[in-house]
Amino acid sequence: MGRSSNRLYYKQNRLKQLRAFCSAAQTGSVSKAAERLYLSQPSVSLQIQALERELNVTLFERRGPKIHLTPDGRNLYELAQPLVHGIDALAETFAAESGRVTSGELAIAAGESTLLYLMPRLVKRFATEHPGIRIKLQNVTGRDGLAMLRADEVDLAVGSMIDTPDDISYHPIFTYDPVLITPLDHPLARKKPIKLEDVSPHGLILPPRHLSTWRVVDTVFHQHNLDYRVTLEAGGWEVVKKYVELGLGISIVTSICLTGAERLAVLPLDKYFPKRSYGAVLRRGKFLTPQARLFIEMMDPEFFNRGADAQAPAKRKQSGG
DNA sequence: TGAGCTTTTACACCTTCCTC
DNA sequence: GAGGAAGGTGTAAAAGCTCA
Repeated sequence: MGRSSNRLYYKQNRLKQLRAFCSAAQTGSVSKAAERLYLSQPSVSLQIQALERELNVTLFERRGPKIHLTPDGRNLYELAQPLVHGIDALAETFAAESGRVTSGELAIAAGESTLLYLMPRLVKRFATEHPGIRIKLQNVTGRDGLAMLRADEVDLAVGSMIDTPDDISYHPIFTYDPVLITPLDHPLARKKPIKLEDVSPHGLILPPRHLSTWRVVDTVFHQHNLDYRVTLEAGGWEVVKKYVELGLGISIVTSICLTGAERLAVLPLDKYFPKRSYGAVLRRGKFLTPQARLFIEMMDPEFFNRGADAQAPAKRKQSGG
């Protein structure tokens, strides 16, 4: 090989360049990227400049102390991030393929209800099967969970989604039935079958208006030309259940939140309200760490046989929580 | 105007290739 | 295989830029 020809050592060391670029894109700062990569700041800056020069594009818009991805930068990040993550996690991925993942970290974002009702048994099983893997649970709202997923701050999110953004893939795995809960001595407690018009006159206790539960209740009552009345707005299903027990109203909840220990009458409403699904929420194109793959496989052993981007995997579990 | 950040510059070290 | 040359990668220090 002649010296002036296409030497590939150092020059065009794409991996280092892409690692620096991805890290800067994620942190929004060359300095923070350097800190994260245990390099000096100029080193990272030069890697990014070399990448821009060799690709003949501007990847970051520099405005003083702030850097922002350009459209070209965003495109490259979508392509590069899974590659860099894949190579950096090669050893763990290889170990996973050989069934030897025994350490590492798994970061999961989930909403409060998911953390309270769905995750405990999953986390317990995962921790038992993989005691060396440290699990990090982030209690977040749906919006914050998506932001963390997009920023690669978590490996995956677990929860329920109604509207799925284009860059996100949602894979429902568990489904739960909608139910009416009333105090034990409520007039509706022994009424079977329950009809929507039976519910209409009674005051409802619902989660806050901006949450999906209220939206679904509103839609269903309107579809049946029925009125409904909310007497109490309460955040969190534990709170809702408590106030229903106290006789302050009735509520429409998803059976996931029922443990069987409540002093409540539970009546099916699946004739009127849609079932609620819970599952894995992933960022499209994101590299899945071996730990994340293990967790997803534990939730749904057939998940990867259907292809990771399958949009409608078969449901695993029906109602009851 | 200073803080906080990035870029530029100079230099040392390391890796690879070529020549002998 | 050893030594020299070329070039890539790293750091420290200085300069430059933007924003509050």
